[in-house]
Amino acid sequence: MDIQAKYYDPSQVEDKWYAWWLQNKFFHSEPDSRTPYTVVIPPPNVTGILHMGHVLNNTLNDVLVRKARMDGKNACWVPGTDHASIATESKVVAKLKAEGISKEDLTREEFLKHAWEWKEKHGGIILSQLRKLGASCDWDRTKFTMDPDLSEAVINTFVYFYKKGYIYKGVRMVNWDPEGLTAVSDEEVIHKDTPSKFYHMRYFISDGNGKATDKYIVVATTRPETIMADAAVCINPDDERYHWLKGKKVLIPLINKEIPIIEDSYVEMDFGTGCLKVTPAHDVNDYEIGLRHHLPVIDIIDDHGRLTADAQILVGEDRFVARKKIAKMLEEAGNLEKTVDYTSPIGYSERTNAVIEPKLSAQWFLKMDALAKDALESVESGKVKLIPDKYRNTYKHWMENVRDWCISRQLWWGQRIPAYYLPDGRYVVENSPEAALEAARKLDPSIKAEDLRQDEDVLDTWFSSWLWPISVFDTQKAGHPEKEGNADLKYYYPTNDLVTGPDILFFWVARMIMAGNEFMHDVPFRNVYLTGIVRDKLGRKMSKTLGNSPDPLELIQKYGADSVRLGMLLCSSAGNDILYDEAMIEQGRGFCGKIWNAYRLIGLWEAEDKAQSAENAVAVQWFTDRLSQAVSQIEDHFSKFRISDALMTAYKLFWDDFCGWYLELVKPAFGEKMDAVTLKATLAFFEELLKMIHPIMPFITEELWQDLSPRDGQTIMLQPYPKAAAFDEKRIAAFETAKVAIAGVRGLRQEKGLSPKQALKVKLTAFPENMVSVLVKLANVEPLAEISGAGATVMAGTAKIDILLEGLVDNAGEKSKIEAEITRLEGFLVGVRKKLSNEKFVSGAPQQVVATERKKEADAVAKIEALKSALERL
RNA sequence: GGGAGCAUAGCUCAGUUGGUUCAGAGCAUCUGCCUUACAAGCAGAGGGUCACUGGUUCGAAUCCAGUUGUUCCCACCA
Repeated sequence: MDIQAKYYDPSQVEDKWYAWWLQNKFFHSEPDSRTPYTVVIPPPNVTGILHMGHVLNNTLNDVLVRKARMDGKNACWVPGTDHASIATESKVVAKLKAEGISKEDLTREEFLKHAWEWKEKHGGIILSQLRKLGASCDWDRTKFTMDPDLSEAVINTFVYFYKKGYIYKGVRMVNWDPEGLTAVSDEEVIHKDTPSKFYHMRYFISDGNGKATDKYIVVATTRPETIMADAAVCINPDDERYHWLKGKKVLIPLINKEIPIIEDSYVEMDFGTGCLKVTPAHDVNDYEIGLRHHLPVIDIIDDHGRLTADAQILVGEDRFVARKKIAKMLEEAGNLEKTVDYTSPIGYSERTNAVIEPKLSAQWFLKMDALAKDALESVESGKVKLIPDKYRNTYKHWMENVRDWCISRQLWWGQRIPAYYLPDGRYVVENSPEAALEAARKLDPSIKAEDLRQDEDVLDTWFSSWLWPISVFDTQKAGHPEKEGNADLKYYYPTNDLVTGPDILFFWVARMIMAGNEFMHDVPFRNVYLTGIVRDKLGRKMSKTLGNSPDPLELIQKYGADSVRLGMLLCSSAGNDILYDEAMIEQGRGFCGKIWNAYRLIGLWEAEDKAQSAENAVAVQWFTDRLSQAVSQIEDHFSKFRISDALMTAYKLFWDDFCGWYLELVKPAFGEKMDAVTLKATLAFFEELLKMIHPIMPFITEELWQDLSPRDGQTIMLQPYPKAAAFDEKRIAAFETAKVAIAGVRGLRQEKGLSPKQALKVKLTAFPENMVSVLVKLANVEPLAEISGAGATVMAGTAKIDILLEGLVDNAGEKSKIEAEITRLEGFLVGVRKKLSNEKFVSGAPQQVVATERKKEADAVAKIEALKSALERL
């Protein structure tokens, strides 16, 4: 034990041990005869940087993995990154723009070259940041969703589902992101209530020849810039106010285009004016109405959200600029009746935060109904457990109402859709140009390779990440359910636990279950631990714009990774949002300091050849029991994914019981030495505690464990986790009582004004004989005359002790309390006896439970008697 | 609009078939202590009508109904 430093300095410790762990490949896993414990990382965006959400996720993941590793499992945590098509592409576009290069000026190949350069430059950052946090990933297995072989798996999957008839191409109203210039899925649209205006516009009735009459109707809209694309004005057929309109036509303001009045029960009579302008090209519902009434589709907004020539006016203006301008024009033309403030839910792109524009376009879709049905069954049957299980409801709801998945994206960064078009517009879907050519020749033998044109679009990122738990082990399996799978896949799949945020339950978790069912005929993981979302201490989401998102690397720099990990776990009970507070990390630092100092204290002790004192024997015995008790509690917490409870159990064991009581008890008096038996036991305790804490705080525990004795190249991370032995709860309980008694004595001494007469008498018969001397030592008092052995009494300061030990207070004022207690106990007896007279309970419940009930009954009877006799005495 | 969840100390949360681990923990607060590992410490203390109202029960933080507040999910009413 050579540690000299007075304070723990993580910067001297963390990088050193992480490098050593890496060098010795302690994180690496290969299939062997042990039970595997497998986890795949939720792959962070390849160009992302570490934020607090990652810290939380990966800390939890690492705790689970390290715990499993110490439990003797073959732990394998596969790291990697996600290509994140929209996010990455928009970053690359922005970077090129800053350099004066426009994406439009580049060919696909040129752009991809830039994108790959970007990836090579930034792709490793987030993974290196995870190493700072102590993540014990098997870095040799690092994967990227656009690795050539993983991409191949994606293409195979597309071809597989296409040939199965699940993938089809269709024209649909999609959510268009005018900034990202791509369609996004329904799930990637965030609806936010946004203040806007309701424009009440006059549409004049046509005289039948395209001229306005003096009659008009009022149509309300939030999007006046789309009136040029109106195809009709719609009323509810039951709306008597507007029956006179039937069969008439109205003129679109400003452009005076004649459009019909139609009737559809979709229109709500009491919303707005009861008149709805139908704009099939720019609204999902209007599109549906248009289909029913065979209305023309007039598209006046281009991919960038600007008005097109078809709008006739304001051509080239951005839609929001056009809105303002057109409102003014309407007003000048006398068509604007009024505007009212209105809050409406507007869809925003999750990636770019641009307002989503509903837009008609040709996209690829994957049929979801059959896949969703199986995926629902996997969770309903418990094959996949969601933790906490409140998410089962939302999961079920989503699975039962799922719509087909739009899997095409109008981007370049991603796996290109393997559809190859013939010149006549027909297409074939194959996993390579060669196979496509062959297939195309079956349609048209004259086709040459250069005649085929591959689809320009790429696949949704989730269409690759849903294969993640399969493709990180075997890239040939996805798309080929008939293949056997390689040794890795057979050994590691299904993975055990998945730790991720609830925000991607549907994006990712549900879809992985689908892919697992389809290709592996088994779910991809057994447990899904859904963390909360990290918020600041005021409950706001972490965001760049609010500036409330701390940089985890700075925190690690300032406090050390162990402290950051502990702090994160301290404020994270499962399923609840995490209200991050730097004070929690300070608490982590405090705990590091406590461990460090406890170690320093023990390091000062020297042994000499002498007999172990009775007090020390009691202390060692007690802490042995206490340690086992805590380990069994921790195991229970881990089995229920109550990580912060497990942590708190270890925290209190170390701080309160070990440092606060045990060390104080055995600490030799100044200038004295310790007996060898106690010192040996103390060192053993300390080592067990280090191992217990290691999964949570890997660095400081390794540092101290290495210093504790020569380790010969061993690491704490591969030591067996402490095991619970049988322990005596009675001894623990007696000690707890002793703690209270001591507190009482201390309190007595502190409050000097308290006279002995006022103090209550406490009998110590409940204690083993040598416990009395323990009490005296800990209370740091001279025995108050009467203390001399079992059965002796000590003056103590609180009534609480008395009640604990005697069950009674010798005090007339307590009479009514006692009576109330008797009444309560009698009621309790009724309940217990009712339970015990129930055949089903007695024969059905475990014997142990029944026995407990009987004991409760007997105890209650005895207690009632005691209380009654006490009452008589009063 | 539809669905789900939540409401316990100043804050964040435990509380596992209704009772005997029932009112708890950590942090924060207050009061004493520089006691020879740690003042980043130690010893104490205060603090809650378990959201509200009814109901079931011998007994309710716990079960039921309603009310209020709040969060999330789904749908978008232009």
